[in-house]
Amino acid sequence: MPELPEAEANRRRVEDGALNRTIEDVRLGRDVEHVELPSAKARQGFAGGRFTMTRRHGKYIFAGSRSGPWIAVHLGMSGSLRVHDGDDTVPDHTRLTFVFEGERRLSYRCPRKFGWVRAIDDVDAFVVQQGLGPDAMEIGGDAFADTIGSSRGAVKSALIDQKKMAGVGNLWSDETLYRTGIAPDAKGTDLGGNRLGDLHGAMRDVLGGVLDTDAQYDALPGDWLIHNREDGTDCPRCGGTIRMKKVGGRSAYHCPDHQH
DNA sequence: AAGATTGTTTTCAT
DNA sequence: AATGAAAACAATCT
Repeated sequence: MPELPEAEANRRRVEDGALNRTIEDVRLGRDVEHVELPSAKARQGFAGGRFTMTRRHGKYIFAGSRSGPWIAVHLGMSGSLRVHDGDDTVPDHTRLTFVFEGERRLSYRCPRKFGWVRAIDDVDAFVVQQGLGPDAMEIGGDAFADTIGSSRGAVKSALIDQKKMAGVGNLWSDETLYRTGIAPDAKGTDLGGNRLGDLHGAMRDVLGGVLDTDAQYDALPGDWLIHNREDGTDCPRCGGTIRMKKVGGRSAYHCPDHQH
């Protein structure tokens, strides 16, 4: 489930394999009728140019250049960007492919079609237009405490709200709360400065930890909630029992024995 | 076969 | 009035 760390892992693949190569063609993949992708005209606008830089804000990935158009990519729940060469097999569920000079390609794949790719001119304007809050890895402790601590609803819902702060989704909000010992349905306004500080630190540790593995979950420590997201499982932290409950319409896995 | 996942939109409530 | 909760929606896979 692509959240900030997964988006960042995808951005790195683009950064490492798809920059500074002339774009020869931008091709649609299969079963594309329900996927939002750049128009033929917009696709044509990339031909002859190059991607020279990438950016990321929250769960959104961008690639472009100083003068040309950019792509804005949202991975939805199952999308990914892959770099491959022309003689490699085309990845499954490829919806859009940038063909570079030589054999190199960049493919956007999206099995469940919840994601999209748009052509945009200005990343900063796009971020504003989407109403995104500050990136979760960039937001400072004070701003974090202000935003989350003033939220009257469930703290989990606040963490996930992309308008308050961009990048955290269901998985890593649970992991952050689990580590901090705060219940997902605790009210933001009930958290004191200390707990908000702890929460901010835990969020950074969780997101940073996943980033360090390039979002390879197997490489994460065994006592993380990610490996124990099942109702009734023993809690590896305190010996309690992991439970699932709906919070803000989402599945919140947590340990009621050590999260209050 | 129902449930899970994403964000958006709409409706209702505090 | 404004914030937020909850539900519906989209598509597909397990």
